[in-house]
Amino acid sequence: MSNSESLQMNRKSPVPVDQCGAALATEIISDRWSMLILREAFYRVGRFDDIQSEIGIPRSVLTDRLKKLVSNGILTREPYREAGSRTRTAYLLSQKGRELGLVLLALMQWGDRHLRDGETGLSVTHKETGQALVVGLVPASEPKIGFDEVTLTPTSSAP
Amino acid sequence: MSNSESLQMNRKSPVPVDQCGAALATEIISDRWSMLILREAFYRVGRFDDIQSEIGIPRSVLTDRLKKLVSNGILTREPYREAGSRTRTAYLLSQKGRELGLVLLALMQWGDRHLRDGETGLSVTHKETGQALVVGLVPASEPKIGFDEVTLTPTSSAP
DNA sequence: TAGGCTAAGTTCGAATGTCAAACTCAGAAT
DNA sequence: ATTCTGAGTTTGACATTCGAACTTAGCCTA
Repeated sequence: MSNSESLQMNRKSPVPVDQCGAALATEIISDRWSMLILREAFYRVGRFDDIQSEIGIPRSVLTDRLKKLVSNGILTREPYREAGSRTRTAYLLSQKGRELGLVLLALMQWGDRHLRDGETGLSVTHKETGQALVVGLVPASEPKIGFDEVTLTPTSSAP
Repeated sequence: MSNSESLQMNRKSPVPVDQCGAALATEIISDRWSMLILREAFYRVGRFDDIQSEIGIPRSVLTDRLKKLVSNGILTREPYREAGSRTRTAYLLSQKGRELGLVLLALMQWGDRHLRDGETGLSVTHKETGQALVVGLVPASEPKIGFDEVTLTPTSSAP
């Protein structure tokens, strides 16, 4: 059934590994947990115990990953206080971290399509126009739609 | 300097981890090596020894990751023969694998911006219009630009 | 002011995974 | 018949991950 579709092979890539942003990025965020921690951060789940129990990461590993993400400027560690309760620690996305949103969304889009049989868990809507949005290739000249111009709506079952 | 920008915290995410495509996807591709292997696959570097020496992965680990990627339908393992030489084995992207291209590009875009001081290693051009393309949010209603409508050009130094 | 409760980590030994280097093995090429 | 090559295996040292229990500081309440 499958015959040789793609005959031409290359012996090396045109862009050396150490000059590729993707390759450098994997060193920071491509382990079993970092992306999941960032997922929580995007949803503003920023407390140690909450992150830990949602994704099921060992506490010692979470400590380590948070340190790594903070030291890479992706998260910040900040004290915060809710109305009339004690001061706590929160891990928040920095601007640099926020810009990983596209990666996370692209991953979600792929995962929903190929691993969940097309079921989307979250829909992204343009506030201004009400249009549904997806991650795709866009002319660099067009105005970028930022995450602050967008509404996220969980699609299916309750939290 | 940094005061509490974002006061409202959530105790849990609106989309449970096991219903999130991104979370499922990380189980397959979020280890130190899989994304790098896919990077090679996108550049059609498909031979065992070539992948191994480009990214520096231990051979035993490469064996394991290739099996995993094949069993998840992201790569296919196929015999191929170049003009007048012996039959070899090549690892090629499946359609499912090809659709990870957006994730890889989004990661590259982020990495180039934040880890390489804005130096881009690769530029993406729309064949039809000649326009430079980036990964971004697009209305779902607009026609998608596929990877077959696009030219990839290494930006800087030779392979 | 003592005692409890939380949140945010540490510590620890066992299980698992990664590493580099050397080895295997089948099919061409000499 | 021997060498070469591509695609893996094997191995034993080293590193990371796991989960369960422990620590520590600050508040809260009595």
